[in-house]
Amino acid sequence: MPVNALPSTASPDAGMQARFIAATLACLAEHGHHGTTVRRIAKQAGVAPGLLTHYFAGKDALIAQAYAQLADDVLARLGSAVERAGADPVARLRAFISASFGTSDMGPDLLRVWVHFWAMALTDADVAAAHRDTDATYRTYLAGLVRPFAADHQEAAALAAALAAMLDGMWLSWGLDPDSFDGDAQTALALDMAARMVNTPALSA
Amino acid sequence: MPVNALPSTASPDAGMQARFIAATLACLAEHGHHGTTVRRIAKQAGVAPGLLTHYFAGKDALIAQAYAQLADDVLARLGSAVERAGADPVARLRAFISASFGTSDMGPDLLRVWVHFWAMALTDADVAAAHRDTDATYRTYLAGLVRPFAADHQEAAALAAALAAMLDGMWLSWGLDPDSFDGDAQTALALDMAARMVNTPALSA
DNA sequence: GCAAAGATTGTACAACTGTACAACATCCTG
DNA sequence: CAGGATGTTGTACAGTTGTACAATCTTTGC
Repeated sequence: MPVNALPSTASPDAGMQARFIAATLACLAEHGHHGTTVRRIAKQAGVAPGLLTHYFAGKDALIAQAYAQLADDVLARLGSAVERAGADPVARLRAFISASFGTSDMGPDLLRVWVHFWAMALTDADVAAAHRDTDATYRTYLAGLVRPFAADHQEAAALAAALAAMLDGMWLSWGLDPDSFDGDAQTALALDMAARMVNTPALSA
Repeated sequence: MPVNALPSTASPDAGMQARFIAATLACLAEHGHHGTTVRRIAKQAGVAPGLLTHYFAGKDALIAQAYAQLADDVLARLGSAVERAGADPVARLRAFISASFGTSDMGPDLLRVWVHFWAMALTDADVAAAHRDTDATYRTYLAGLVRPFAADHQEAAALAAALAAMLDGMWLSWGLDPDSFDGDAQTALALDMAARMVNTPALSA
């Protein structure tokens, strides 16, 4: 995954950029795209509004960068969960699915932001590009995970598409209705359905 | 797309209200929530901006009403497809899934609007309420369709949740990336996966 | 044919948007 | 400690937003 680390170790701007990005994500989670204004982001970051253009080309660029970073974070989190699971294909796929609902950082706040990014990807070219990258990486990775359960690459891709759709849909309902959502139950359901999809009952055991 | 059916039986306002709603959906599909302004809606409807407040309490009310109507339309379309399929549970579930991707009105435009409504449901209370209603109806209906394939009501609800998630996720990827989306292939995939979920191979045949 | 009622227009208004920029603060170098 | 560079502030600016409303046009009942 291409990291956006620009210069060497870290430019002096990195700290403030991270603060802006964190503030942007917080605003998106609480107020949505419509309510995420330059002034609100700056206030959330504890900083003057004019500072934004000193660190980013503009508001849209900041948002696109925030999406890229969030996507990188999520993918990295899922990937490391899989790696911790070892080499067994069943354990790896199970880890991927569990991590989609289990990790503490993967809460309703994050999911809400994710929904807004989906919507923004429909109209903002930069966000759309970032989304396409993320989505391709996500599906390719998931296709690799299900490859041991598929007859060929084509079936693996189809399984990955269906699994990704189900997980996205569950994320969506989590973000839209956080209260009536039980993470453990949803994980169990996802594992059970995935077990049926890849025809491997052991997955949900 | 819906006709701008004139007065006829309904209240005299109904015609103009429908025109506003159609214009709103068109704007949302093309420009997203951010780009859907009162002036743009009015222009799309071929009408002066000030007329909006004469037919709706305000822009937000119009959007919420547009969502409610679109949701009704979609649910009705799915329902009638199921009814046309007869009494066989397999045929009924297959009709529901096929109609989710097949009908001509169920294209990328509609799906894009749907994504924006999902995002709006996160911050706008009226849209959120409309979404909760729609979602509950949708899931209840789907649970009824899968009931013949489940051991009890609880399993039916779980199956419905998983199926709804998968279909939502496929809608999402359709809306976000319409070009790399083959409706027939996606229908076949959805049927195949649903067949595995409900353990009824005949569904995808 | 003519008021009265309603539909529709165009515009005015205050509030807010993203960005640019001069002023101020802070820090680092020599 | 001087002096330049850079981080940071607050505000000004032009443009856009949703809504309110007087002015026009259109229909309707008698």
